Amino acid sequence: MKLTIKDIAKLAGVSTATVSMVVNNKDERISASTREKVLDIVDKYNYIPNRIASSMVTKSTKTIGLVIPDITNPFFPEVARGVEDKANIDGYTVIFCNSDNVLSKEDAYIDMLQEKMVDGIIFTASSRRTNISASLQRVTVPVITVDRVIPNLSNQGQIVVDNEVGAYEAVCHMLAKGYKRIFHITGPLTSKTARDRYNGYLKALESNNQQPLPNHLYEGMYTTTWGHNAIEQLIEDGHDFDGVFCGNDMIAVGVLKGLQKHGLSVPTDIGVVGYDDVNIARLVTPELTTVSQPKYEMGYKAAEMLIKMINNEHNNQSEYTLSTELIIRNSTRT
Amino acid sequence: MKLTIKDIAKLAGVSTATVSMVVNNKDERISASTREKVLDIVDKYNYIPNRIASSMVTKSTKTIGLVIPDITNPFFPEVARGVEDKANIDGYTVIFCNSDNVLSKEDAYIDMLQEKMVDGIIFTASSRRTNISASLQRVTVPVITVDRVIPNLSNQGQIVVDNEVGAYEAVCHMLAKGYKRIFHITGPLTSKTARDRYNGYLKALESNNQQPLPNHLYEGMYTTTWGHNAIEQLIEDGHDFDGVFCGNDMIAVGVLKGLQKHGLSVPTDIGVVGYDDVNIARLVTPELTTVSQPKYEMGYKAAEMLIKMINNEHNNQSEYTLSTELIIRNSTRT
DNA sequence: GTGAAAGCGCTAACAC
DNA sequence: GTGTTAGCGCTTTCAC
Repeated sequence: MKLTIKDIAKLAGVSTATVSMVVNNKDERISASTREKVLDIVDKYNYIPNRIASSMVTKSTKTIGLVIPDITNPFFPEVARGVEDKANIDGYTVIFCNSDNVLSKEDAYIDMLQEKMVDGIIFTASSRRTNISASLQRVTVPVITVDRVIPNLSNQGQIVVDNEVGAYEAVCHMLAKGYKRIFHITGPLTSKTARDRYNGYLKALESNNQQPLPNHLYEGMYTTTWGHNAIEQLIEDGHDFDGVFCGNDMIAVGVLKGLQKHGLSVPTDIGVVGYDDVNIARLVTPELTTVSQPKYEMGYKAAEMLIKMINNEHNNQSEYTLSTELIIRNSTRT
Repeated sequence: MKLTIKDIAKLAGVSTATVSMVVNNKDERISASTREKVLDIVDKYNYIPNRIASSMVTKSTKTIGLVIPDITNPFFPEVARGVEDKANIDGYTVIFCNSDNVLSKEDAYIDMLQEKMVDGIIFTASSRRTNISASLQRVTVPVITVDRVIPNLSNQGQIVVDNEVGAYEAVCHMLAKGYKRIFHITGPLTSKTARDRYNGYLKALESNNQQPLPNHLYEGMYTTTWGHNAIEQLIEDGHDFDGVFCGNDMIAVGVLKGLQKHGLSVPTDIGVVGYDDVNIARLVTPELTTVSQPKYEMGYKAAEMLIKMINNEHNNQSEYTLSTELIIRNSTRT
């Protein structure tokens, strides 16, 4: 039998207001003796306040929604962890949703979160989301988009990372190490992220006075399988190459495996660079040179920014840019 | 300005009871015309029902809590995904919490979840949790423990996997492939999981008429670093060995790296087997032979079982055992 | 078929 | 310093 604030009030011989105040530490005006009395009863009877009921009146659930494509994608656990850590510090709880990059699922989750009266939402939208949807339109709470911007969405903060610079530095490094014919294998160029990386690649070539090779671009998916297929195709196509800059680490791992299979040695014959610095990057052989994204920080900052917006402490900086770091390991020459 | 059921009722010229009924599809008794009228208004004004308010009266939040050690540990994303998928199918939402295996954090989360009136909890407890805590004692909703049992907790369902058999099969396979001097590098033996695997290892030796080697056990942590250190120590200790059965894949990857560094070839000289079949297992070189745990299924089943308990449809089977599968790849001889 | 009204457990004015 | 009370938005019984 669950006790309510009324029961506790009766048992302690005080009013519900008093109980409420001591339970919520708003008890400056409560005498020490009654506070103690109440606390005793609370303890003794294992009273658990019903936050749903308080939410009703305070209009705050201390809950935020996190919508990501797929927690199973090694990029997201760290982001999620960053979100949860910051949320937890500030007394928020996080509801997590996997959208699989499916727009209808995203919308359904957004609606659900609104119904559950979350105080705010952190959202990594599908790259296919080219405009605001009805569900998004209904959103009245603040939204932070991570790594993906939603056009025309108001009340939106953004966490972005400078992918162009990240890619630029990576390719410059390859060039500096003597790789001369570098191809780019990437995921779908529908996302700004992917395009930024591609641009960085192009700029690096340019500033090193290199023409992009004909057919230098292999566009596919962000998977190991695609990386593997792409490199086989590249070899089959008879291209003369000595370097591959990959759109992410999963692709790079596939490339590594493909190269290995064909007896091409990395980094001696071919240089390979990934993107993200997912845990796997350090575990494959050779260890992968890659562009590290501050995944945990992205999540943490997103939560921080969101909570500020929730509390209307939001400074007018609605965009926060994090930078990448080139991690040099053994898939490029020393 | 957020609309309430009252506003909609007024706009549609009906009572709140009517609106409630049509919004919740409890509208058998409502005439088609009023239903339509209401639905029109709902649509037109983007009415979003406040589930917090309904929770107050229905005493069900359609929310479950998921407490795991760390989503960043590659074992858990799949479990979490399984939970979320099943929850979503049944209209539940999941709050996720990372406890880092710290008892006090676990307890704090358990309390928080209770305050938020979750309908049930899925919990992978720290292996150090040797008894029920005050927080756990306060729990009145059903709890499913995954891979870890909590002593003396009532209202508990359990998802377990048969680790002894998994380990047994793995070690038998190694023996069958001609590895004769197999060591065991594991995480902390405080968890039943770890002990079961160790027992499986022992039984495999026994049923193949092998005495366990002296000092065959290296107990440490479930990390790549520990795997690496352990194998170096093993080598340093001057042991003559040709096989290593590891407590999990992370350890195995560390072992692989250490062996590589010392110029020992896998699988020719040394056979290595991991446990879990985490995504990394397929990506390292050589690809890791390992015991696959049905991670996604564990989460899915946990959610399924929990939801049944919530709905009192729980059949009396409070324990569900899943089995493992030996995945033979290239870190053992063919 | 539909409406009136009680009440879920709590907080926050306001009164004393 | 503490109590009284209105009301948060909804569901559900019971009348009509």
